[in-house]
Amino acid sequence: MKNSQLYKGSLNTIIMKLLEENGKMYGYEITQKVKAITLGELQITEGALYPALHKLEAEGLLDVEVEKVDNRLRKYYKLTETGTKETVNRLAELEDFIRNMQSLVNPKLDAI
Amino acid sequence: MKNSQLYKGSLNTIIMKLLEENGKMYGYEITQKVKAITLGELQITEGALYPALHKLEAEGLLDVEVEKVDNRLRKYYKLTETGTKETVNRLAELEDFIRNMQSLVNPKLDAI
DNA sequence: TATTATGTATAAGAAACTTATGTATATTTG
DNA sequence: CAAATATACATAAGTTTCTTATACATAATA
Repeated sequence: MKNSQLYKGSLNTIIMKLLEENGKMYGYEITQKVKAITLGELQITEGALYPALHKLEAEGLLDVEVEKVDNRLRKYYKLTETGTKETVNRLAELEDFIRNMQSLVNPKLDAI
Repeated sequence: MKNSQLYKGSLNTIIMKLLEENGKMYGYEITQKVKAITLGELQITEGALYPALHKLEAEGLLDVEVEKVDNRLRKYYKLTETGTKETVNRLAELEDFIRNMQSLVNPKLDAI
């Protein structure tokens, strides 16, 4: 992967935000969406994605629903009620994180 | 720690940026500086900081210089020439990362 | 006198990821 | 038409980064 170490820890937030926005999505769709939005810069690997989805489901933040499309399996994920509430917190954390990183890296822009 | 998972992977970049800005710093000073800049939100633990400094030194990105101040030991770190060049890359990566995360999380602000 | 602040260090374990591999169907290209 | 690519999911082994706990030592404060 050409992704830098910086993305480590942000995958769960990305998944939850995309599900909040799109209602329901399946794994492969998430990888393609992220790739498109970041113009190819962030490529989520299956080895990272599927365990992350399974964990979010086990934590009660996602629900899964299996569909068969074109004779191929799809597992659609969507946020549970708890997951929807938690997404608000995660996005707030992300905003704090970005703000703090900008303060650290670009202190002169604080006033903007 | 109350730091969210999001900071994972960003410590090296933070250290290098602070050293680029301040010339030389010692470990404890870095923790205090980060705490001050982020208004207490990001607290770097010794268990994360010292191994990170040692690794950056081993990679040839930092030089170390020991001083004794008030009968207490201080290890001042500064960027090597290689480290200074690499800092430019790391900061560019961070900017890309922040931009991509904002695209993912706040797609409607893309035009701003 | 005991706690807090200053200052560095490491070791055990957890968490998130990379890399590699496996399975299967559909579509496109040479 | 055969081979490669795209679609779709999954896991296992290993790496990296971090947390948590502990250790040592001096200075300042309560």
